[in-house]
Amino acid sequence: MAKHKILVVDDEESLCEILQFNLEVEGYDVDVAYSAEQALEMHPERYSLILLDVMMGEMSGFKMARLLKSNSETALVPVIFCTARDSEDDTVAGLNLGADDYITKPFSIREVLARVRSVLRRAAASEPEHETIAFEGLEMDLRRKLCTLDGKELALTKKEFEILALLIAHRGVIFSREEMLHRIWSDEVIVLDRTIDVNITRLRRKIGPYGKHIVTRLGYGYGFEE
Amino acid sequence: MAKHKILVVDDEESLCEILQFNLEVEGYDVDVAYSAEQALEMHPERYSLILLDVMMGEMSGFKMARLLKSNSETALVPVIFCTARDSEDDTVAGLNLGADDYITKPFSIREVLARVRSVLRRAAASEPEHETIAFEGLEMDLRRKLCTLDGKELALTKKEFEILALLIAHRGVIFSREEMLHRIWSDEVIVLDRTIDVNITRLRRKIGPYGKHIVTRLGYGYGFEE
DNA sequence: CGCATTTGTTACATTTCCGTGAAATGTCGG
DNA sequence: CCGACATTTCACGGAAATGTAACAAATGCG
Repeated sequence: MAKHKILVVDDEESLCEILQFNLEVEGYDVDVAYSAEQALEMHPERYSLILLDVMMGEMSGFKMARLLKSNSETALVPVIFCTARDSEDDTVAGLNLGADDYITKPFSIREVLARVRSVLRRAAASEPEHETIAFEGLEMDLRRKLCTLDGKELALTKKEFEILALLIAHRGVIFSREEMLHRIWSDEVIVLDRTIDVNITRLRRKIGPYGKHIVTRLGYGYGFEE
Repeated sequence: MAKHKILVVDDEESLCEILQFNLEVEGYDVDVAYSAEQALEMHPERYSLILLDVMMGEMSGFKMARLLKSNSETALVPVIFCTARDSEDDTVAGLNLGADDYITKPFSIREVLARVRSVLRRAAASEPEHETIAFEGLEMDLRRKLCTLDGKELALTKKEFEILALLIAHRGVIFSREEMLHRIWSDEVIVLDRTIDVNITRLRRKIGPYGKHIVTRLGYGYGFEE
């Protein structure tokens, strides 16, 4: 399974560092935002979980959560609130907004890690997870990590599989190289965007007759067209 | 018969100690969790019985029971509620969630032990349960922890048995090493993921002709394919 | 304790992946 | 048809993933 990506949103820089360090030790891929505004620009829909401070500068965590939950792209991203207040009101208001859990400051790191694990597991369990996606005779079983062409098994590598899954799942959408790097390669790894071209070439060759459905939009990127 | 494993979930540490001590004296294998969250991380599906306090910190016992009952892996684990409240309403709500019994605080140890024995007896009687899983000539008796190949008994170690059971029960699904560590090794134990490779190798050798059904998906993990 | 068994670690061989540079080819506006 | 730029394709080799044996540590048992 790919690393879970977690977004930590808190205006206390030192606290962010502690959280980031510990979560990364646990094997998560962690980004940090110091305000709700900043967080909203960081593609929150790409994260598996958002750790959100309730008390922040301009925009409160609650307001941000409301925004997230009102947008279909981000509505399903689990949110854990961190809060110094513990009045019944806040808690209830937060949970009603779809917070999946909340932690009251001051909290121990172990506590946070436990909550994170628990929420991620719950989220994973409730995800029916499209078992398969397909386009005509080209079928991908995401749980088996298996791709078949007219019933015949194709030997796709991990990168090829992920690229194809991305393109077919979002057929019609053109992905820039930058976007694809962001989604399929982890952010730490630095690779040239030429790399994608090469992988696309290999992929096209392997899926044979369907290769022509992977289209190139000159200057933009790649997509899958019917 | 192997010792019954009981999970005690209560935030009162001293009470936990008393329960644990007495249950262990009775011959049970007892683990303790001080919160619902913690309990959920302790592989509740591995226990024969869960003793659950209704009134706890973040997540109430009721909420936890609902989670347990909604997950197919844990739905059949008997739950006994311990509660200080004794209004008719709570009791009914709890029992509807699938609680197999409930005890009102303050309670005597003798009373608890009696309920535990009774629930375990009832559970054992009505436990036809998935006793065996099989793939062609490869059969696994989950209760006896016995694996046979074309009728001949195989000497699998515990880890090998658990891995094989996981893979065959979910044949087709590819499990990442991370996932397997989580499911088969407890979270506290820190083990390299290479350990899994070695166990897979040993397993493949032992199940002989069926070894080739354990497939490796490079970069993803292992699975059992027909 | 001493032995047998299980289980985790390490090291190394082998396989497979996949990023890179460079050359070939394609595209597009003029 | 040219030139500038973008994409395709190829071949190479380092990096990463896996298989396996041998060793070490932990565990269980009489």
